[in-house]
Amino acid sequence: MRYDGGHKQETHEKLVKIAARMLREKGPDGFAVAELMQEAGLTHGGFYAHFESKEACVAEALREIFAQLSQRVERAIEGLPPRHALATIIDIYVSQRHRDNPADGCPVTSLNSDMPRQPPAIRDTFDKGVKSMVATMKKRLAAAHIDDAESLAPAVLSAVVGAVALSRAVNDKTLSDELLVAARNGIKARLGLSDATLEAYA
Amino acid sequence: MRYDGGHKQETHEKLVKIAARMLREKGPDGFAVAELMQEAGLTHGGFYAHFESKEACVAEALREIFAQLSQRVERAIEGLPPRHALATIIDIYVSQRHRDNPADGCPVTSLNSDMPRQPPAIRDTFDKGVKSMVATMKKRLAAAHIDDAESLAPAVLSAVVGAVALSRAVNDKTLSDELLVAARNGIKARLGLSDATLEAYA
DNA sequence: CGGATTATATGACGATTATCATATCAACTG
DNA sequence: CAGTTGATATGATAATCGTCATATAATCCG
Repeated sequence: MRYDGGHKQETHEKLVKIAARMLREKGPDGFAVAELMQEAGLTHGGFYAHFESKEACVAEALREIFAQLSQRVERAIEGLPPRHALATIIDIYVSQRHRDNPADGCPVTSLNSDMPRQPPAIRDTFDKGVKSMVATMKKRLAAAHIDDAESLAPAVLSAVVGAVALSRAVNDKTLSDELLVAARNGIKARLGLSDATLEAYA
Repeated sequence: MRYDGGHKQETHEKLVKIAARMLREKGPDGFAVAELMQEAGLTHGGFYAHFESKEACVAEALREIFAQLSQRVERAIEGLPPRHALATIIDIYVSQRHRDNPADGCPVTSLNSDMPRQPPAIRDTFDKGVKSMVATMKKRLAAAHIDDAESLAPAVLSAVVGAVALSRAVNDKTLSDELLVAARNGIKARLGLSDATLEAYA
């Protein structure tokens, strides 16, 4: 069937959107082409009209995810002074909401242990995302006048990722909450962003 | 073929050992029953004489891994004073050696993002391991006279896990090294275990 | 209005998977 | 030495997967 101009592009975008969710929910190997198409109301055959391969689809979805997340963070801290912006980012990232919604969360958290087994094209896309996150974290730390931004940025990133990843990995809700809260407080304390500290700058 | 008494048990242990390595290398869904058996020099059919299911095999391997790792850590810090013991644990965990050898490393690092998709039996086994790690970390922090051991233990665990997991996820060696070193220094600094600080207590 | 175009559907292929029924065959038992 | 037992092998099944060749049908063009 042939549809109006731009229909295919619309479908493509819808597919990428769905793939982006499924990718984070089920992992790169866990989500199936047929399932993606079905979720979009289509059948499996049409997939290869939109993507060269499953791998290409995953890579595109991953790029889309990183781009969207970066935008979402920007919007969330719009207008906030640097230290509050930083604290807000950490609060959002290391939160129960993020933990409980992997499908629209950070792929570094949801896919980290899958990456070593992925093909180079996917790994490279992932790398670009991580690099970008490290770079903006450096900027934010520097803007907040926190010393050693250069070496602190990767440390903070790995700490927030570890916190959410671990709190998701664990099945026991109490343990999960404990991990999350303790990690968040620890990270903010290290950066001098504890709630009390922050008030003084408000 | 029938072999000497105890032959089956020997085979079983060998299978668990191999499963333990493959589990961490390929993930719970990635490793195949047939591959495990072949690696042991057997054929796929005999698998169910040793395990009730693949799931049961994974759970047993996971238990074995946690037990062995805890022993290995104990041996590594044997005789060291508390603060040095703590520093040593962090140095071992957040190391290139650990990053580059997932097959005999910590499953919390190698399997964290796979766990949310696993069946309850496997998740519970994983939980027990994490709980045990948190508990011994609390003891070690307290022994080193570090304040807030209760809330710091989960924070430290998630930080070291995040550091190694992220440094593995990333394909770029330079970035990976940067993440690893920065995280390790950050964690030790937070605990007052920087090399310089440590010397003062030596 | 009719034929070309093209997005999607149907259906199939081969590979891989966990699982299990059954066969084999060596060692122990008598 | 014969027969039973038990550990492993063979082979099959059904399910799932990525991939692709081909069919269909709706829209656009002339």
